Amino acid sequence: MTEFSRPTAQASSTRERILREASILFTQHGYFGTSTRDIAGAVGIRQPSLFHHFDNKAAIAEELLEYAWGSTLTHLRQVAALDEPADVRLYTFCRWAMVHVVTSPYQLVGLMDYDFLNSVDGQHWLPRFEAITRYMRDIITDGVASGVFINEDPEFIRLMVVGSLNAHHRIKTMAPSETVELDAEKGADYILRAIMADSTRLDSVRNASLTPAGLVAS
Amino acid sequence: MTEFSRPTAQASSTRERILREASILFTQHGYFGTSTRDIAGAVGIRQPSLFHHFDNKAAIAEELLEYAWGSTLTHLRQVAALDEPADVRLYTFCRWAMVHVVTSPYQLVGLMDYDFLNSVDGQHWLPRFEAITRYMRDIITDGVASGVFINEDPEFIRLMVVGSLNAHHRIKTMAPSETVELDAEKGADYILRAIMADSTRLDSVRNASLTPAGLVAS
DNA sequence: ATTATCTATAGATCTATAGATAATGC
DNA sequence: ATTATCTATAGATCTATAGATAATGC
Repeated sequence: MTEFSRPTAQASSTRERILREASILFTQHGYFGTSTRDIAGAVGIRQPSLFHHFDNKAAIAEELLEYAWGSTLTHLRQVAALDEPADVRLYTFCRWAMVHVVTSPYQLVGLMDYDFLNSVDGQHWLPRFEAITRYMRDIITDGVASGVFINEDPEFIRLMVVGSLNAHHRIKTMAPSETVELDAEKGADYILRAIMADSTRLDSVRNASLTPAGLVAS
Repeated sequence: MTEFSRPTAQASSTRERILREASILFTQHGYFGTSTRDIAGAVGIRQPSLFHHFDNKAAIAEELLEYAWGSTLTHLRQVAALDEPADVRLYTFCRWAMVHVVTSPYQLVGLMDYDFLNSVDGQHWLPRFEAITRYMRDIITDGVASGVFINEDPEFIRLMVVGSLNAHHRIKTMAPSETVELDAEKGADYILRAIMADSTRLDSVRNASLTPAGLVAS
């Protein structure tokens, strides 16, 4: 059971409720489809009161991105360094990511859409996305070279994998379930079946991914 | 070689250029991240001149959706009725859809994000999306029941498949290639590998999908 | 005559600031 | 004293309309 602590001790401070409601609205209507008035309304305060807690609208999105991707980058860096085959490392990361986003107190999927990331407000986060991209590409390139993955362009594989992660993310945000770990396995199974050269290995990959040597519990 | 005719005979009318530039901007910045001034600027006219060609901003998006999904619904209805196993029907549809979106004169992927579809402007299109959803769910439910697909919740499978279609769509919009048919096959391969109970059947499914009996050339 | 553009602008809405007021903590 | 809220509003921007002007087609 992976456990995540909230960013602040006080679970229901106004600041915390702003982040939570904003994340829901961003998921439903996108960053630009959500006004600061909408967010304030959902929280139950007046629109200008938001600016006591955040400098501007972008700061809300940036804090949500930091929460979503800060720990993802940390985890991915560890997984990438494991002494395991590429399929085991990728499975380990995908399953962790699927659990992470679903157990988050925020709905993080709305900020993965390109409207925000391509905007001036979102540029700030691009370097860290590129770090995540690099780690994933290295694992996949290794998997293609060693023959455990299908013989396709690693960048194509990576983009399809990220798309599948996002799809799973959205599915479980829209219809949360009690079986988070099992759902994450099914999502990781989908991805690995799609890209493994020999999908009969899937069961052993899943098993090996359960106890990856050298992975620090965070 | 699938061929699509442009909606109008005059390829480069202002109206046509509006649709084209709007579709690009929607893909980059989303529907709400794109202003009518942005669209007009890309076309090279003044912002109010847009309204000579379209009643309002939503009408531009709706015409793009009509182009994207009108023919998709028509094609899917035909494929669903084929006397073929579920995996062959799904492969046939996925490959067609991947070719369709890429050979379109418009970048249709921006309107697949949820900001527009969840908005008041997008509601108008929901019934037709539900028709598409129903056809896909029927094929997948059949495939699970007949054992050609993995034994998972058909709705979960459908959502992952749609997510993978969208991912492929975005990949090929961002980095267009010359090998449209081959790219679509690789995308359909990814999806079918992910959900087939026995992926060694993939080659024969692909072959069977190439000449589906009873499919009217459109 | 009709079609397509333009300038000017109305009216709505959006983000953010200023400054007053109330509540909380020492 | 500090923190959190409020009202009021500035200033920017957004969609869409009105009406003039230019270009095109009979």
